[in-house]
Amino acid sequence: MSEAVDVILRKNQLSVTGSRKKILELFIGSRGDALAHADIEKKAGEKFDRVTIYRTLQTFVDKGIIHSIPTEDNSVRYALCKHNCTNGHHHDNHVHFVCNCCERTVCIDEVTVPDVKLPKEFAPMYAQMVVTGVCKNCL
Amino acid sequence: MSEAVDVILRKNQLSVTGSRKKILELFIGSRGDALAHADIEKKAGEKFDRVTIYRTLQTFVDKGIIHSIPTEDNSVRYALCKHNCTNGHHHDNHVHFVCNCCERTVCIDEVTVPDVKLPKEFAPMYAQMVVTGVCKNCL
DNA sequence: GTAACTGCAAAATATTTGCATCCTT
DNA sequence: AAGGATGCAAATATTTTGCAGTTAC
Repeated sequence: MSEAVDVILRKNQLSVTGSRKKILELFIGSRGDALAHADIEKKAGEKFDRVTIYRTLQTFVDKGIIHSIPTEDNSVRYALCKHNCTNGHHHDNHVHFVCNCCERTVCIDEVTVPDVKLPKEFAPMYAQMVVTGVCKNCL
Repeated sequence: MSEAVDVILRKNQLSVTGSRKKILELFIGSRGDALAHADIEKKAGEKFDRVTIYRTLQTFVDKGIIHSIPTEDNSVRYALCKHNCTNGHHHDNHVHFVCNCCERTVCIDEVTVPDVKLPKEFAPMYAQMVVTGVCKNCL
């Protein structure tokens, strides 16, 4: 698995470094759960500089490895892109779910964002959907 | 119109003060365009303390007068609730549009968020949709 | 060896809190 | 008059930038 991480990084023309491997592993290990900057700092075990985490996250977003999730409370969270988005073009069109109770944020890969028709003064490129509710763990 | 503002405030059990009237007027005047904290500071004409703006916005959100808009870049923007949401319960189910070019964020009242079916481990309460694209002004 | 990445310090930005004063009711 | 709202100062949190040292290729 640690090798898979190397492959992903190289596939994206990124040099393989300790922080990138570790952070990417955290995303893979979180299985669809979105991670905030603070989660990464915590789970990485106090290893990396805050700045490195910021920069790594930005690099991953630019490369299309992870995407940020729009939430109403404007907490900044990221999750893995499933369909290898390339170079800043994200095509993840799955729905996100935010649990009102435990604040967990998950990608729901099985559900795609439905199409909507907009008034013609708006030329849509892509749509995102966030469903808020309560997850099984909190019921 | 300035009277309408008074009415809205009183209807929400808020005392009618200068900053609240002015900020509410800005939202009404923006006609669906979302406003960020900085927009308000600017448009209000340097009149109010930053802190007052933060507090006023929070109060309006709590009362259901405005709602925040979830965006991918996590910019914090607010827009008027149309269907008088009450006491922290927002029912705005319209789609939001974000222009990739001018960064304008608008509520599209004509279009409602479609329903989606989620796996049963998620109990949905409400859904939000943000469409990104280019608006007429930028084409 | 070179270009890219990291860590540290510090700057810039954003948000929150406490408290004294002022305004609305 | 009383409670709530505001402004100011300051604390806290978040993100960005510059630069020197280190690492990947």
